[in-house]
Amino acid sequence: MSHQGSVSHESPSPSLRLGYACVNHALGNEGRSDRTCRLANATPERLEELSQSNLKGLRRVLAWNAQNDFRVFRMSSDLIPFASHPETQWGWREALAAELRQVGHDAHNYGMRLTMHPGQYTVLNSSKPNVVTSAIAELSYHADLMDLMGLPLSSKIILHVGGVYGDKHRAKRQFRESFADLPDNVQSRLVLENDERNYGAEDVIELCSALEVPMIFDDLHHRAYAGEPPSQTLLADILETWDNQVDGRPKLHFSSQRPQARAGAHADSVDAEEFRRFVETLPTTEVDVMLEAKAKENALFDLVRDLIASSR
DNA sequence: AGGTGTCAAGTATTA
DNA sequence: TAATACTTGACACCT
Repeated sequence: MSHQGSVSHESPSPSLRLGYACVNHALGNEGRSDRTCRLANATPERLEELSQSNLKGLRRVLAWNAQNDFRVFRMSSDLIPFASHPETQWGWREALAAELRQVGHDAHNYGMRLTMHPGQYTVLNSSKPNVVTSAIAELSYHADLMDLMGLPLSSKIILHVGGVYGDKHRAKRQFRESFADLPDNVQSRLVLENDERNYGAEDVIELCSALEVPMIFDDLHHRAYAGEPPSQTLLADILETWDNQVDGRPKLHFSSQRPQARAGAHADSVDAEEFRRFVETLPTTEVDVMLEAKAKENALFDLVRDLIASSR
């Protein structure tokens, strides 16, 4: 198993690729792309300054990733602070168009897949209409950002299903109805992820099949929800939701349980043996795996090192 | 410079 | 009723 070797965006490497989320430790402040401010002092000038700074930081991180041959990265949703907030509309789409195109160009040249994962406040199936309205605005921000960057449709926006509200069947129907109201550019990038409490893998497969969107499988969430590792059949069914020609290769989330912590809490690093077993359960290694570990890029370095060491 | 209360937003669980 | 956790601490004000 190796994520190394040259990777071109035209013909993806046949081997598994690893990615990490939002924060790069090696670059420190130079690589920050999630600077923000308080709503109370969010002037258009301040927001543009922060956004420009974040985009610069992101470009440095992408260059660093490419140098280290990491071709999968999750961008911070704070890239453009308050981008979807109704009180802070400052025309970021127009003001940042040139810079966004530049960053997207970098990603393209590096053959790097970029994704995003909006926060827990983005709830499409809420019973409160204003919550749904702001969720749609937030998702539009994500999709517009990716469009302005010129990213391919394999750059996905990952979302959880949301709340249950005491009636999961109803809540699922609400999700499907809200999905139908989404702009096309959101629909074509949205993917759904299983969570650890409300919507298990089976629930999400059902929704994904109905909506014809791919599913992100999160291994740690699944183990917290189901109390056992995924079966080969389950993973095969999940990978079936991906149309590789359109959506790119299937993407999965993997992390290890933080010891002595709540079930589902992310550990600092990834256990190589657990990871190896997980990969062996997959029907193919032609996938991208996002490691959700506190140690960020160092978890990737360590995992690759451990895998190489144990394969000798 | 360092300490710390507070921060856009939702939901479900636990105390 | 309030604190907590999520994917994640950082901002902003105070001394």
